[in-house]
Amino acid sequence: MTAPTNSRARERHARYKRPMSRSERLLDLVQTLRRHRLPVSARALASELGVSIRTLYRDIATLQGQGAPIEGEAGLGYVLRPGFMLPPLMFTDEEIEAIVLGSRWVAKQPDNRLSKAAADALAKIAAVLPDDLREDLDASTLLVGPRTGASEGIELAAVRQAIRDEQKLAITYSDAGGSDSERIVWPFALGFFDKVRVMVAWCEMRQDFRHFRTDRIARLDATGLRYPKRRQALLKQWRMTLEDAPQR
Amino acid sequence: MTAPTNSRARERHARYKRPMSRSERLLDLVQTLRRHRLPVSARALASELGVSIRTLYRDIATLQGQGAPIEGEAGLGYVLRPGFMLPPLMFTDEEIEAIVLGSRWVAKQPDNRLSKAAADALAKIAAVLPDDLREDLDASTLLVGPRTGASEGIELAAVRQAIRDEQKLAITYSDAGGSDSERIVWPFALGFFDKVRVMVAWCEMRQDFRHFRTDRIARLDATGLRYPKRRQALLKQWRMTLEDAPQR
DNA sequence: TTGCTGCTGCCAGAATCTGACAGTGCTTCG
DNA sequence: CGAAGCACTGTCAGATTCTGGCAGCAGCAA
Repeated sequence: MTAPTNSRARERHARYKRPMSRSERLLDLVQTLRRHRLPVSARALASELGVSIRTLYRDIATLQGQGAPIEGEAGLGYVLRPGFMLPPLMFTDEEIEAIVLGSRWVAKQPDNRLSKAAADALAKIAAVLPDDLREDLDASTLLVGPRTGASEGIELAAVRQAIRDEQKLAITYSDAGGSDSERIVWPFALGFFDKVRVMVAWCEMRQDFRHFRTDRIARLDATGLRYPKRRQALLKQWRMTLEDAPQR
Repeated sequence: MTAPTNSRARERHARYKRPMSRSERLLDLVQTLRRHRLPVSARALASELGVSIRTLYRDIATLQGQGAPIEGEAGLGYVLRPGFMLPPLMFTDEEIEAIVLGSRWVAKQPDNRLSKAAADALAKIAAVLPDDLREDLDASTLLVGPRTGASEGIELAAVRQAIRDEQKLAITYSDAGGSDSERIVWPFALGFFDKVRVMVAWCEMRQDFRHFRTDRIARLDATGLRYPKRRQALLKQWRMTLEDAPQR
């Protein structure tokens, strides 16, 4: 039992080279494509995965057949439209319920792009659920209250994009007192509260962290300029200040 | 191009018999196990999938290796602990963000079982995300507000279970006026609002639909009795009543 | 044009999967 | 207790699939 007579089995057990199964390799391919943002040639991908070019073409075809948004152009290479592949995953019934309920909540948020994304994700999940479970979820035994709170004057998607890209934003903000101000801010987080959404950012004017209710942002323009700190560093720093002083 | 010279390819294209690939079959196996709630013998599963018993044992071993909670007992058969397997799935960045944000919201809800499930689901997803994306999400650029509203005196899990099983509940309820009453209700939905959770049910006492704020349910007992209507029928009927009269 | 690349068909050898048989140990039932 | 049913493992030959190399076509860029 402990000494397999089959030499191939022994090698695999010892993780000799890497007889990486096909399905593993397919996931690896997607990851590899994710890393390179610019087009990559089939030759490069093949050598990175340790397979022949011919096999790589077959793998790409398989992935495309499974719905992966991979695009190939002659003379350039392959690009993966932003996105990513979830491998087979086990969830309990309650975990599925939690994900569905959460996605429904997001779908009711006033952030149009994000709520559409939530609806799309739900549809994708529903499409692969066994019939009985899908019926349960379609029947909506877990409900989310209606949208609440003020609607936005701006597109939250632009804020999320700026956060992802670590770019400065120029905003016109009306504070609680009703007076307007124009500022350059470094956004790094977006908070979803019961009634309002709050953009958390470093404010160049005040030289400090500030919270901006998104429904009070009158105008918002992307500057295209990257701010000089890492988003995560800002977040960490901001959290420190929260612990020192009582919030708000 | 339209006429494959390979006879095997032609058969598959025409969905001739079913040369079902291994990975397809594995997903089928999980689904099949889901359908049977009681233990099923390997022989039965094998014939249902059209493979030999030996192959079925190998498939089971593979699934277990991938984390599927399949349990086999000698003399009985195989059972799948409630749960289910999500096949490989493509999501866009925004869809992943939506799912994560939604799960975070659920994780902050006062329903302990459900919030734990949400946290577990998040952990499972995070475990398979490529490093860069996981960092982004760990860094939490999308935040949810703290738990709000009254905490429950009861376990919401019991309500969800009763809804799933279509079973009557015996409750002690304190209405807005402060007077207590004992009722038998047929719960069929659970609403998550900003500050409160509401159980929607048919009330045997009033012979009508009633909403019960969960923080006002003082006691809750499972009766073990199934109520005589389908959950989905009740839900549909309830929605009709909402459309006729202005809500609340 | 030349050069680079995506993409497809073909084929033989390698790797894997499959089915059948044999055998072990556990559990339940009579 | 014995018998039967079942989960589980090892082995091995044959079927199936995967893989790599070769050839060839098509689109794009310099």
